[in-house]
Amino acid sequence: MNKRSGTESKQKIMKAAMDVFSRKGYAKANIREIARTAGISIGGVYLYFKNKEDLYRNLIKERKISLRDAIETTLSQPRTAAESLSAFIKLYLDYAVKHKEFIILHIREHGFSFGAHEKRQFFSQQRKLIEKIIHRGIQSGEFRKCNPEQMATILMGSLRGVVLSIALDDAHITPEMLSELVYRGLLAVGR
Amino acid sequence: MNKRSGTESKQKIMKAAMDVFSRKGYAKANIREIARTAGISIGGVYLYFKNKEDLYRNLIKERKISLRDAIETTLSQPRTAAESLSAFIKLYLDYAVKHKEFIILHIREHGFSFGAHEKRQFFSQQRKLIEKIIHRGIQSGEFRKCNPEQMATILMGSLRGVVLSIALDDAHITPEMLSELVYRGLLAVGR
Amino acid sequence: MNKRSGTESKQKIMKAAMDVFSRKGYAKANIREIARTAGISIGGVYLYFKNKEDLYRNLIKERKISLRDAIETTLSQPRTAAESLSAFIKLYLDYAVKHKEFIILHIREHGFSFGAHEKRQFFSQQRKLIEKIIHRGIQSGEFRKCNPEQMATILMGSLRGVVLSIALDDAHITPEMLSELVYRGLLAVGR
Amino acid sequence: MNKRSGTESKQKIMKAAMDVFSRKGYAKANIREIARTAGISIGGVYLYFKNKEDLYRNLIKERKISLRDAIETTLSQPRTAAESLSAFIKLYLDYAVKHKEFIILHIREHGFSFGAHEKRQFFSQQRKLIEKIIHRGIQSGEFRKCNPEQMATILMGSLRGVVLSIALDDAHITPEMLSELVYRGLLAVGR
DNA sequence: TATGAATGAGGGTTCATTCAT
DNA sequence: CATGAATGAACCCTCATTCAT
Repeated sequence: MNKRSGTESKQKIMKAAMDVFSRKGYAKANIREIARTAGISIGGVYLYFKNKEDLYRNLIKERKISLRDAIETTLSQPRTAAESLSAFIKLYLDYAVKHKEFIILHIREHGFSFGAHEKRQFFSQQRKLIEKIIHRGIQSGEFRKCNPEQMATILMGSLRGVVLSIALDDAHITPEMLSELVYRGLLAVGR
Repeated sequence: MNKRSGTESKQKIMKAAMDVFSRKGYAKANIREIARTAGISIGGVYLYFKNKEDLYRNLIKERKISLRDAIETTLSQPRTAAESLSAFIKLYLDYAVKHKEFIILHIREHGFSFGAHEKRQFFSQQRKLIEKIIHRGIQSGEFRKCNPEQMATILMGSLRGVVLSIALDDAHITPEMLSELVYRGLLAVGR
Repeated sequence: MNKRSGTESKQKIMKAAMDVFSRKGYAKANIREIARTAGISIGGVYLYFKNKEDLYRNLIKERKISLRDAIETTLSQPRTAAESLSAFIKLYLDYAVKHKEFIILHIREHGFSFGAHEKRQFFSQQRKLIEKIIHRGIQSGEFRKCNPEQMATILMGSLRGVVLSIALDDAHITPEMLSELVYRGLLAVGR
Repeated sequence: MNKRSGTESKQKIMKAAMDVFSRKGYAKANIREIARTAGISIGGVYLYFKNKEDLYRNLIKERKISLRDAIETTLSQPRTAAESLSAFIKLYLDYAVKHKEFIILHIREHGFSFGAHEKRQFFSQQRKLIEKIIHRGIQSGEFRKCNPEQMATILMGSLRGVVLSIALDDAHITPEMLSELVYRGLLAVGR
């Protein structure tokens, strides 16, 4: 009946899918609800996506690309290591606030059933970026000597957890607070 | 057919359930596979658990209690704040290594479907424990001045993420490394 | 696959359900067989009925309404009490011949599981109609003096049993025969 | 543990079975509940009865025999036809009051699944007894001329229905009331 | 005799996917 | 492009029945 441009319908479906998937998780989400939420028929969904999994993968891929692009853009600008790391942290946390749904979904379904490999790769790439920053910071004398690989692993893990707290528990964590801890630690100075 | 002690069968089922639930998530896990993994008939599962949800809840409760007990025992011993925090971190990380499955499951299903409230409560309790430690550290002069509540939120989040990295990605993160970062931060001293 | 009008499918299901329910009773009837009998898939049944109970209730309700309507139409016409009673009896017996299945089902499941209240109400309403007729007959002098309530209870019970004999045992009982007994009794006149 | 005579256990099971079967119907009744009600283990039931169906059949047979015996005893005494019929009616109604459970069960499961033939036979035998009485009544001049077979069918049906009303709806119907109707009918005399 | 843990077939129900329109 | 009725595999769960003790 209604004439719509193909991409318009596709966008409505992806929006609805993100909503439903993140609320119910992949397994419990059902196509009927996604279609209803999108204001489209069940069959309509299958015009744009091969099947449920395909829809899910597309969702994840789209968001991941946008995050990756934002990070690359940010890190490509010349900065001190500390500035780069702060920018990285800020980007992650802002993203978490803005796209809670995606964070939740991504964690819930992390590497399960399908897409395991891609997801592991994604995190691995992010970690390497941090590793480079830390390495740079050590060489420039900004950061104290430490194992960059191990530290990057820890930082990436922490970041993931903080982001999760924001998305799941509405924790109020500012990038500045997190950076402060990461840079200075907890101990009183001069002890 | 085979006579087994009741608790033996129950333990086999819980072990199998933990395995399947953590691999597939609650929704995709199915009783048939749990039963098969446990080497027990389908009906056998229902001798010990009212239904799928009951089995799941029991799994979570058992492990949560054991973690909580371990934490309480550890923190009840008199220590400096830094020692307490280190012990807390060590406990969490050791637990993650030992019970990867549970960590995965707990995160995957965090606050979804049912048990949302309990799970939120669990994390909230843990955070409060950390808050107390930090508060104590500040008063004793061990830690620098900061907002204990905010810092506890960050630390709890980080811990959660690090634990997740261990469970999901087999990240090699030692408690010492994490404590080191948390205490001293990244920056070179004397800047 | 096959497109059919919605009502057509619904009718086929109800017909099949009546067949299976009356042959096996509610508990032993199974959806698979109903679907097969209706020439429809299992899932198809659930397009038109929420669940097994809903299908059953719909079946009962539909038939009960049609019987009640027929009775009300018949009794609304001005007649002597005897004529009314004969019409009532004829209606019941004709209905039994025509809808054996329903009679069987209604009796089998009378007041069991669910719908207990509605079923009791249904019979109670019918009994009250008879009571009124008898009362009218006594006042007009057609019927001898008796307790209309008790007599209605007996008549309603008898009717129920006769109808049952028709449905279950293919008993050949004409309305005229039954009316004759009810009016004149067994005893030889003038004794 | 407990030493019991075999027949004692068997009786307890049958009593419990009658209770559960009549409350839930054959299909929904379950052995576990019967065993629990009887205060016996599940396995215990299978010591005395081959299976669920066997237990049910035994139940029915036992009661049917006791009713048949009572009827035969009653009718073997020399009486007028009217007296015989009254006695028959009284026996049926008294039995209904005393064994509501059985009546309900017998009707609910009348001739379904298994035992169809035996049940039909049972009713057929009863009907023939009534037929004989009516025949005798006509020959002796007590009853007016009518077709004994048809009349017996009607009477048997009515009796069944009245009994049902007593068992299902707690209808208060005395044998006298019913006999009165059967003998004299509804019509005012001398019309 | 008696027990009750164990079995597994079978039933109700859901939902991803297809396809005639 | 769009629809939604129809399909059927697969899920959770029950319960009659068995058998080692």
